[in-house]
Amino acid sequence: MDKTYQPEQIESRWYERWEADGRFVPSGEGKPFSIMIPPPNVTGSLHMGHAFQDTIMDTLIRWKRMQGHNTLWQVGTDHAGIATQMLVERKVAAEEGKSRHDLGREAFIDKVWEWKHESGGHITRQLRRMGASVDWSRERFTMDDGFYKAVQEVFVRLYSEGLIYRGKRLVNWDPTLHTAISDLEVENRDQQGQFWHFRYPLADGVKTDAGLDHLVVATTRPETLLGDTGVAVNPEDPRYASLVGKFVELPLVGRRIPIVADEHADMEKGSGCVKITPAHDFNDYEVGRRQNLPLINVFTQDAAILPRAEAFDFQGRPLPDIDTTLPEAYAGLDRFEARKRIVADMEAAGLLEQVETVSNTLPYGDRSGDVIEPLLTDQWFVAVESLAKPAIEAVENGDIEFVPKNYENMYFAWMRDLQDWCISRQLWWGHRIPAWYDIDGNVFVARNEVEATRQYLQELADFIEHEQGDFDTAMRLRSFDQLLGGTPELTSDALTTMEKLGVPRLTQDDDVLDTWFSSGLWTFATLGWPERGEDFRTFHPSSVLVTGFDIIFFWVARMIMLTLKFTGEVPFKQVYVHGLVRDGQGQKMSKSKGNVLDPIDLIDGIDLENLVEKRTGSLMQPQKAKAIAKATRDEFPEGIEPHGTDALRFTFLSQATTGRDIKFDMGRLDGYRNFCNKLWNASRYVLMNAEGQDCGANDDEPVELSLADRWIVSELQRTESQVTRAMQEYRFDQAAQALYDFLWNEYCDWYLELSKPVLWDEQASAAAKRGTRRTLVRVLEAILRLAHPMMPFITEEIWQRVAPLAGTATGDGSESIMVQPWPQAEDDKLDEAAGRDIAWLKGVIVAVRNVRAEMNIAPGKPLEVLLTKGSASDRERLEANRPFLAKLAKLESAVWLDDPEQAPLSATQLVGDMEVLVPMAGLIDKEAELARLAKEIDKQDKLIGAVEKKLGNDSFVAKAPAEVVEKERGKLADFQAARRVLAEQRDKIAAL
RNA sequence: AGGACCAUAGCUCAGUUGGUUAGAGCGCCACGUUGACAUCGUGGAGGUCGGCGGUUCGAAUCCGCCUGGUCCUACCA
Repeated sequence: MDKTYQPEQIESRWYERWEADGRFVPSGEGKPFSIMIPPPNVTGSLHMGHAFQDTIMDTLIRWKRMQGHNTLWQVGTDHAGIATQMLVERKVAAEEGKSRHDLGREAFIDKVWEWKHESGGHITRQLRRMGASVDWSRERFTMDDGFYKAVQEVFVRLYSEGLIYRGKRLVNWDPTLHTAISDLEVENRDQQGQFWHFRYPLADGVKTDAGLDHLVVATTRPETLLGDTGVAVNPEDPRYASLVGKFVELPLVGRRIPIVADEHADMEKGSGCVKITPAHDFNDYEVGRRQNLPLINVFTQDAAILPRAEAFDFQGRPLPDIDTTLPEAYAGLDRFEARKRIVADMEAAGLLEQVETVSNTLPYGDRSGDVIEPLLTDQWFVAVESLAKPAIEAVENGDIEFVPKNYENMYFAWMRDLQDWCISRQLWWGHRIPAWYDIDGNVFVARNEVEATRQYLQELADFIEHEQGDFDTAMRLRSFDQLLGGTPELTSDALTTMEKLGVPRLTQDDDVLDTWFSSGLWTFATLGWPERGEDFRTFHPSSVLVTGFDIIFFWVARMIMLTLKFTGEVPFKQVYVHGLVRDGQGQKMSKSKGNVLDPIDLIDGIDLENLVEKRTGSLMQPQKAKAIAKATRDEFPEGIEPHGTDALRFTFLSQATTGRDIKFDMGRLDGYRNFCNKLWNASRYVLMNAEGQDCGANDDEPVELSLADRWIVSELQRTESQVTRAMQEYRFDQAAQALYDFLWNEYCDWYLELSKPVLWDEQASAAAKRGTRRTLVRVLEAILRLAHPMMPFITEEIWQRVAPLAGTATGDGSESIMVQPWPQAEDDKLDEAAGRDIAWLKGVIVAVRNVRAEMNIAPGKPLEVLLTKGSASDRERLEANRPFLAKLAKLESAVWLDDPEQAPLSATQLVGDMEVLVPMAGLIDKEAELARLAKEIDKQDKLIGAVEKKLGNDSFVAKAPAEVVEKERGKLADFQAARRVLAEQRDKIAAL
């Protein structure tokens, strides 16, 4: 083995080997355990959040696999409608100078597929770097054939049950992307805005009670004035009671609009009058519905002013009687331009009463960054109420459990106030809505065009027969209908016949489905649904979903609703919610802030110039580049060193406290890289001392186990239970901590050192050496298995060499640590007596080291120590451990002093009641020792003071449990004894 | 406005049902390289557990209020 741990040389080699050996495929044996990966966007590249999440999932999967479960980690990617479409659009524009409209829908979709085949594998390749043991043979895509089938099925069934409907509704419209987006895709940002107070003249000579001829309304959106269809006042408002039912004349437009009484109007705010624009504001939409006002849309899809407005009722029917003329001057103006013009015109007309500056919140599209416009459009919706109910119950009754639990409240709060889900998107890339229209706009929802056409023919035949009495034509249509079917697409013969019959072909809806509609089917569509094959029966419901809290609404909630509806099962039994990975300062990582860390750079390292280039390369705001470059140079003056995947994974795990955001700490990453190095070197030591030696692998030779051997084996059992319990509770930080502590602070710091006197002692028996070698090897082998789910690569690399020595593998490379049994603690190997003996030994060694350090005695200088006040067991322990003391404390001798009075001047340390004396002659600085003793005495005094205070409190003695009081008394005695010894010593030295 | 979460060493974080001499890693100080590891070893310094009040024999831990921070939801016509 190399002297230094070099992860790059082992990691990809092992991954390829595992994959080639089919290690990631479900074993088909044991209890099923399955995790469905949250499918990353096919356009994506691995960021810290993925790396964190994938580490957690892989650790769970590897752990369960070692426990003998039939594990499936389902992998795949999401087609990510808007993101992918935008990316390919930009690419086509850059390479061919064409827009998607130049190409046309079909050609553009072909381009997207082409892109997907060429570049869509980026993120999955990166997943391999993380060591993710996903089953690549089942990789899925949310637009593959199976998904296509599942999506059609779900849509058609929801539609036939009336749970999907189409309607003209106000939606969040993105004027840049020309599509509706869901509430969740809207980001609200605080802004400074203006608040214009306008006068609306009363019509028909009516006056207010105060004698005015106008009402005052205030708005932040003057341009929507053109679409006002009413002015509301509060029904309780005495100032305007007489005006309800009267009209105002809408300025600039001249339309008469009614004054209505509605509780939406707040008497306290402004004048108490509010303009109502049902087609351009969500609140006004509700007011309009209550008050039966018309909807008047004044915007195009670009959010520019229409030359002529459009009027509808709430069923979406056009209202031809309403005068929809708009002032010509505004036609075609962008909304913000129109705003300026309208304010200017209102001012010119003397109708602008005042302008206030206010802070308000504006909705922005999270993809386009454009201001979202509430716009009246035809959209498809899922009626969620009936789906939400069982989804809430599943969490209430514990079928689905959130970890940590408090996320359930967030879930409930959202689910209980759910709006219908707008599922149509005006995009090209995605699952096209399976709905077809005839020339009259009648809709036919079906799994494919043939099915839709058959529905249409049926209806048409019925109509012709019953309404027109034309039996012959009806018959011909019906018999033609019989000929269809079998194929999902209309054959050319069928098309010809239709033409002959004078039946026009149906046209399919142009819209596609929201991405989350298909990813909502992820847990079961990946398992072959609508068929319920063996995979489905084995792996559904999945065991646990690992996801970020930010996606609970987008995805988790919708998965629960759709999965319950269509499979009758929950999608997963547990949801492990993790936090966000932030930078070292707690800032969200974002490209625009220039604080992004790429997990691959942490693994492979990156030099400073490349890192700066990466962070400043393609900024939206290039003026930030300088500051970002400086911050980067300050934080990483040497760039980033390679750390390896295992160290990165261990860092994530050690910071993975449930549900909490993590501030990524480079210091810890370095520390865990060192931890890997420690494991590496400890293994080198073991191999150097065991390879080619007799290490009792076959159990056929007698072994003699030393105290240290029995102790480390006992500690191993404790560590095994700790790690297992922590994993069960998703406390990866605790699992990592327990492992780290055991390996470094016990196995390396003490056990390896304790093994040296045995292995290097010529006198030691073969059985003793064999016992120590066997223990060295077997404990290490168990550590490797225990660590493998967290650090897969280094553990495999070392295990291949160690396991043959431990007798658990042949060493011919055909085996893998991946499928070795998870270490099980065995109670009969716990040895508390050995623990106490080792604690004593450590105490003596530390005591001597302490004196050396405090007294400036060279670490290598052999010492003669004296021991007094020892009990019989102290004497036994000394005899049993002389070689260890000699080696670890560098003692030349340790001699019992029968009469403490005879003690020469010494530096004294206490180990229990026993005193360890390091004679001062020629060694010790008197003043230094006095200072040290003073410090020690002071410390004891404080402890004594605290305990005395407690025991002096009568109610403590009276009310606290007897054992607690006893414990305090014991402490007091110990502290006092220690103080006495120290004080005696001080006096002795002082008297010198 | 409502709600959630957080506040422990210079930094990043642990601290299970109240009883600990409040811990870890990094950083810091001192000493140390012949036999696994300087990506190391040994020893050490460093904390009124955000503030105030309450419950209790006893509070980092439970309750209330306050301050500061993060986030979510709603509203701002």
